This record gives sequence, C-alpha cells and structure tokens, in this order.
Amino acid sequence: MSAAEGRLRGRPPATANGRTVPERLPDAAREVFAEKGFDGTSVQDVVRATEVTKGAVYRCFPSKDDLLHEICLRVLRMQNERLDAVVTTDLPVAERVHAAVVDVVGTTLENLRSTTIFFRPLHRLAEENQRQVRRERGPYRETFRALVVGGQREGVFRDDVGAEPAVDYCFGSVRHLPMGWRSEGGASADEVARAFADLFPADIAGIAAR
Amino acid sequence: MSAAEGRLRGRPPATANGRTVPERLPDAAREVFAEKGFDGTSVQDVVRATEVTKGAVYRCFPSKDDLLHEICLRVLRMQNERLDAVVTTDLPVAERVHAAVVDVVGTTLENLRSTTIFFRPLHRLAEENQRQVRRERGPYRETFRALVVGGQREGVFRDDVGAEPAVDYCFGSVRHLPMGWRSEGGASADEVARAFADLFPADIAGIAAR
Amino acid sequence: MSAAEGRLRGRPPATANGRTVPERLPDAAREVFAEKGFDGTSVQDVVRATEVTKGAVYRCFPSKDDLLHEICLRVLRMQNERLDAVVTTDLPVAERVHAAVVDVVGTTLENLRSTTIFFRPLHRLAEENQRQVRRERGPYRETFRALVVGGQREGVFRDDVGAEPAVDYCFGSVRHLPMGWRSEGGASADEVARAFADLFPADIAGIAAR
Amino acid sequence: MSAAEGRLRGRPPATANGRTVPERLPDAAREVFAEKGFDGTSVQDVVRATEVTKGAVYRCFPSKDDLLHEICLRVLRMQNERLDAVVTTDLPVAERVHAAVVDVVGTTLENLRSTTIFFRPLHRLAEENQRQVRRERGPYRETFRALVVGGQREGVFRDDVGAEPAVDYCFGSVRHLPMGWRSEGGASADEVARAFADLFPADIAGIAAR
DNA sequence: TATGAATGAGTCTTCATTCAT
DNA sequence: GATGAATGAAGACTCATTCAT
Repeated sequence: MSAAEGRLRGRPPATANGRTVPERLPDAAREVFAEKGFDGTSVQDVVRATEVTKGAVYRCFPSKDDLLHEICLRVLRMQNERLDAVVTTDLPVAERVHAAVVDVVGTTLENLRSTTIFFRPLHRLAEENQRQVRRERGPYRETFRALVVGGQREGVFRDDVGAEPAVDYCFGSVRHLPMGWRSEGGASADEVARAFADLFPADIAGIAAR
Repeated sequence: MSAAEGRLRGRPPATANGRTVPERLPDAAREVFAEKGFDGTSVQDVVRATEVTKGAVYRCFPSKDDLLHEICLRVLRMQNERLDAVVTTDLPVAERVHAAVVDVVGTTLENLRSTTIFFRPLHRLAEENQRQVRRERGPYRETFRALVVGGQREGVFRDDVGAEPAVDYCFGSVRHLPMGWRSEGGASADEVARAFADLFPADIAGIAAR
Repeated sequence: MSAAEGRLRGRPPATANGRTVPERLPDAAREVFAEKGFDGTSVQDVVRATEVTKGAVYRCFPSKDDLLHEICLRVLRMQNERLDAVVTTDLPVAERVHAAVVDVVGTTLENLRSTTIFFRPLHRLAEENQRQVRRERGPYRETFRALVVGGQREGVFRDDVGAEPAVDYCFGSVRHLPMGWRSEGGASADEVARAFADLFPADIAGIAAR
Repeated sequence: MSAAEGRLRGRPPATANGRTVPERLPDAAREVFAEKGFDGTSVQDVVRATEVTKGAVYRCFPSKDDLLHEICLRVLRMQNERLDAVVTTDLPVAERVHAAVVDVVGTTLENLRSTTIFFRPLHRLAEENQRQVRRERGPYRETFRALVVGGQREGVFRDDVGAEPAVDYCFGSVRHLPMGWRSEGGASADEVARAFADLFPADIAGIAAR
C-alpha cells in the first residue's frame, strides 16, 4: 500500500503476516529440514508445511539446494551480528570471550533443531554456494580468534597455546551440540552455556588469570 | 576349523579373502556412505563398489537402514575396545586421559571420511536401532567420565568443574572433526590430536597438576 | 495518421520501433522457436528473448500454440506473395518455374533456422488451426502446379509425368532442407538453390526443352 | 529354457511373445512417438502403451533420449540392409537405382508414422548419439551415390549433373514424406513410389538413356 | 543360496496459464 | 492494458525393495 516505492509492477507478492514468500519461506523450511533432515525432506513436504505452493518455491529459489543455502547464510549472518555486538563491548577481554561463548551456545541450543541442518557436509552444496558459505564463516572464526589473541597480547590469557586450535576446539564442540550426543543428558541450555564458557577460558585464559 | 563344519548344509556362504558377505559388506559400504553420504548413496552404488550383489545385500540386511546401523555399531565397538585398552594401562591417570584423547582424535582423523556418516541425525534410524546405538554409546562416555573422576579423586585433576561437561565438551569437538570446518586449516592428524589432548587436560587436570 | 485516432480509448498499445506487440511478437518468437524447437522453448524463454512481458503475450495470443500458428501463417503468406510475384512475370514459363524454385530454396536457406519449426507435425496443432494452415498451403501448391501445367500445355514441358508428383517431389525436398541432412555438406545457399532449380525442370521440362 | 547359454544369472528377463524388454520396447515406443511426437510423448505414455513398467524402461535405456536414439539406429540399420540387398543385384545400374528408390519410398510410406520421428532436429540428441547416427547415415548416402556414379561412368546416366545433389534432392523428398504435406493427396504408396522412381532417374539417367 | 531384472511410489523440477494489482 | 507473482498439473528420472529363476 505504500505509495513510496513507485509504480508497483506485476501481480503483487502474496504476503502472510506482512512477509512475502522469499522472506518467510527459508524460516519455515528451516523447521522442516531440522525435523526430518535435508535429504529426508521433500520439496512437497516443505510445501505442505508452508503456506507456499511449489511453483512459488521455485520462483524464489532455483533449487532445493539453494533454499538450504539461503537458510545457512541467514544463520551465519545472524551469528556474525551477535558476535560483533559482543566484541564491540567495553568489557574486559576475558569477559567478552566468556559472553561470546555463552551467546553462541545459548542461541545454538535455543534453535537446536534449526541448527541441525548445518551438519550436512559442506561439499554437497554447489561449488559457488560452498564458497559463499566459507566467505561468511571465515569472518566469524577470525573475529573470535582476534579477540583471544588480543587477550594473549594483553597478558590476560596465557599464550603457550595457539589461539586457533583453542577456538576450533571450542567451536567444534558448539557445532556438534545439535547432533544429539548430549541431548540425552539433562542440563538446561543455560547450564550448558555456562559450562562451555567456563571451560573455554580455562584452556587459554584461566591459567594466566590465576 | 569351526566345530560345526560337520553339519554344513546347502550352498556354503560365498567368501572373499575368507570373509563372508555379512562380514565384509559393512566395511565396504562404510566407505561408500562416507564418500557420498548415506542418503546420497543408492544400494546400487553399494553393489557397484562392493563385490556383493544386490540380492546378497538384502539377504544379509533387511534394509539399507539396517546396514547403516550395523556400520555404526561396528565403529562404536571398535572405539570402545580401544578406549578400554588405554584405560586398563598402568600409566598415571593424567597420561591415560591424554593417551585416550590422542587415540580418539587420531583414529577419527585417520578414518575421517568413514566417520562422517555419524553425523546423520540419530532419530532417522528405526526406533529399535536408535536404542541399540545409545546402548553402545553409553559405556564409552561412562568409561571416559570414570577415568576423569578417578583423576579428580586422586587429586590429580581439579574438581571444581564437572567431569561430565568436560568430557562432552571434548567429544563434541572430536565428533565434529569430520565435518570439515577445520579441514581448511593445515595441521597434520598428529598435530591436531596433540592439540586436543593438550587442551583437554588443561580444563580439568592441567591446573591442579601445575 | 490513422483516421481512427479521434476515438482512441484507454491505454494506447505499447510500441517499439512503431510496431505493436501483436506485430513484433511472432517474428521475435519465431527466432526463439527456431533456436530451441517449439517444445523446447518455454513461454518464459520467449519473454526473455523478446521485449514483451508474459501478460502481454497472453493478451495477444490465447495460447503458446496460437502463437506458433500465427508464425506459420505469416511464413506461408510470405511465401505465397513471393510465388505470386514470380508467377505474374512476363518471363517464359520455363524461366518462371526456374525462378520460383530458386526463390523458395534461397529464402528457405536464408531463414534456415526460422523455417525449422515447420517440421512440427501438423496434427499437434488445434483442429481449427490445422484447417487454417491447410487453407493457406493449398494455394501455394496449386499456383505452382498450375504454372507447370501451363508449361505442359504450351508444349514446353513434357507431359508424360504428372505435374503434381513432380511438384511434390520438389517441395518435399525443399521443406526437408532445414532438417540438416545436408547441412553436413558444404554448398552455399545459392549453389543449392541452382542445383534444385536445375534438377526440377529436368524431370518435367528439361527433356521436352531439349 | 535353453540349457545352452550356461548358468542363468539373476531373475530371468520377462518376455512377451519371446521378446525381452530391450527387444520390444523400441518398436513399441516408436509407435507412440510417431503418434504424438517425441516431445509430446511422456515416458508415462510409453509405459501405458507398452507392457513395460517405468523402471524397466530405465533399466534398458538410460534416458528417453537414448530410447529414441536406439529407434533411429534400428531404422537406419534396416534401411542400410535393404539398400545393400538392392545394390548387390545383377540388374543393370538404371534398374538398380530405380528399385532402390521404389524400396525406400515404399518402406517409408508403409511405416509412415513410425518414420515421422526422424524429423526431430538431430542437434537435440546427445553429442555422442549424434555422431553415431551420422556414422550410420553416411554409408547409406554413400552407397547410393556410388551407385549413381557407377551409372555415370558406364555412360548410362548423364554426368553433367553431380550425383550428390541429385541424391540429396531425392532423399530430402523421401525423408519429408512422413511430414504429411502430401498426406492430403490420395495416391497409393505404390503409386508414389513409382512416381519418385520415375522422377529420380529423369534428372540423372533418363536423358542419357533416351 | 545368489542373482539381477522388475516394480512403482516418490523425487526434484518445469511450465502453460491465471490473477491481483 | 500491462505486469510478473502465483498456481498446480505434469515431466523425466531414481531407487529401495521384491521376485522368478
């Protein structure tokens, strides 16, 4: 209804709750993929679960794979934004690291099922899509690593251990969370988040801080 | 050499290298699944890659899913055996823990592609198969946890951190290894194994040991 | 300049180079159909290749099939016009026949790809469209036949061979030109045109002319 | 049932009238393709028209396109055989040519609908399939051309016209027969065959023979 | 018992056509 | 009149599983 965007062209996009198909489809599809796995979900399943017809799906995303790709990018972007928010705080390094870990673990667990789909081997994505995912992943890891290195330079963290393996170690574990290994245990999301955060700086920072 | 030889009846099982079909099929299939993913592999693919015909596959395993199940169990059993071997050593606790981590990481990386298949969400397996996998996983975790707790009791490890989260933390990361997040880096399998082992006791043992 | 200008109502037809959509669409579409075949071309392809939107296509032509139909009619009309031009010349019959053949072959080869689409079995067109195509085709053949018969009456052509089969023989071959059987050879369009023209009168006229 | 072919392996091929699927499918499919056109025929249509299930179709032919390819090859091989039979006769050249034309036209018309499918532009076939069709087509044309050239050398045919264009001229027309241009006329298959044969040597041989 | 041919439901994707502005 | 988003019925092809020997 906005008169601002010039002359509207073509049949106007159908909206539900004010969101157009390309906006809501990835979020809706993410749930279905999380539920049944990417390979286990047919496009028909997505259509059924969504208020979107099959034709509309393919109008917005050239393939099922590209739909997954978009979902991945959204999560990655979200994570990047959250990390940036934590990093640019005034808190001391050790606390920023702690907060960052609590944040990833927390949001990962809150969206447990939604994040499951990341465990699809990257190489199943189309070449170009792989590149883009990596491009998006890189900064995340780099930002985190820089934060740790900063702490090491400040002398707050010990530096006899490389920042990189420590970060990988931590995030490997975080990314594995949705897999369900531990879903058998009974800790709350918050408890797990704190446990992770307590463990992480122990490797790197705990000792020097002592 | 089997004492049952005397009552052999009907066509004897076909063997290759002295291994019968039900023996060698899972190992062969594991490679194919690792290569292309479970969903991405057709039974025909397995047949092509193996010296086993389709009829024989279905004679041994009632379904493709059951074949996967057997593969999972084998890996789990193997890991359990290796852990047991490490644990029952005379070495001091701290070293046993260290050795155990080096071992898992090492064997995981050596069989990187073969272990990839574990990242299939457990809940896609049939109900009964799920239970069995969990039954097999439990002991592994438990053995490891007991080892750490032992160290804590001996006063070799600090005990202000639960053994359980520390173990999960470590193994989450280990299980994530095949995912390739870090395959972009360039460390050798051995380097990674040591890095993991060095990091793990740091949380738990390192400090008290200092 | 139209005298009707005074009563123009509503939005005037969009034009490009002074040609309205229904005028230029068939010509543009013909190229695309020729390129990829009628069945191999989607309406979307037509839209992409043309400066015409999908809605406009369906405003002008009730279906993709009707669009093809219009294209066929245009070619047929064009051929009829050209033949008429040749026939109404003052030249001697034998030369008129010769010129006519050179003309069809030449224009067919020049528009090789555009004429390809005629090789779509007629019966795939809607009933009414089939009739119309036949109505248009009839005169062409008839005109040509009449020309030959005229030559026979004049005694310029031998008449121990029916005019009809000779004409069919010739045009069958002409219509087959776009199929590519001979595209493997290397003769120029003009050479082929002359060869055909030389061969044609040979059957019918050549001998008597001798 | 034959004991001669060694041990039978796998489920024996289903047969109808003693013909296995890969044997009868192309013939059956040819009819359907001829009826509705290649693009207009779905594999489902083929399945419906044949006593063959979809899976069986794809077991025998990797794609719909390869099925068409096989059909083409069969017709080409048949034509080659028939031509060879005519050519190796003791008849005088002029008569061999005449017989050859009568034969192609006759068989083409008898299988009118079956041969229709050849009018699918060659370039729509897969690269390798194209090559194979050309390999099969070449000999046919060459054999015919050689026959005519032989007649020219013997002085039976006039030689002021190339054998090649004459042959192309004739076969272009023959190949166009199924298109239906002339199906509107009412001549019998035999009449048409003779008309063609009478016309062909007219170009090339008739005159010299006079 | 082993074999591989056959089955047919199900997959992703395309596309002619309609429709809300 | 024009636009392009939406529709939904096919389409080609795959594949886990069964079955006749």
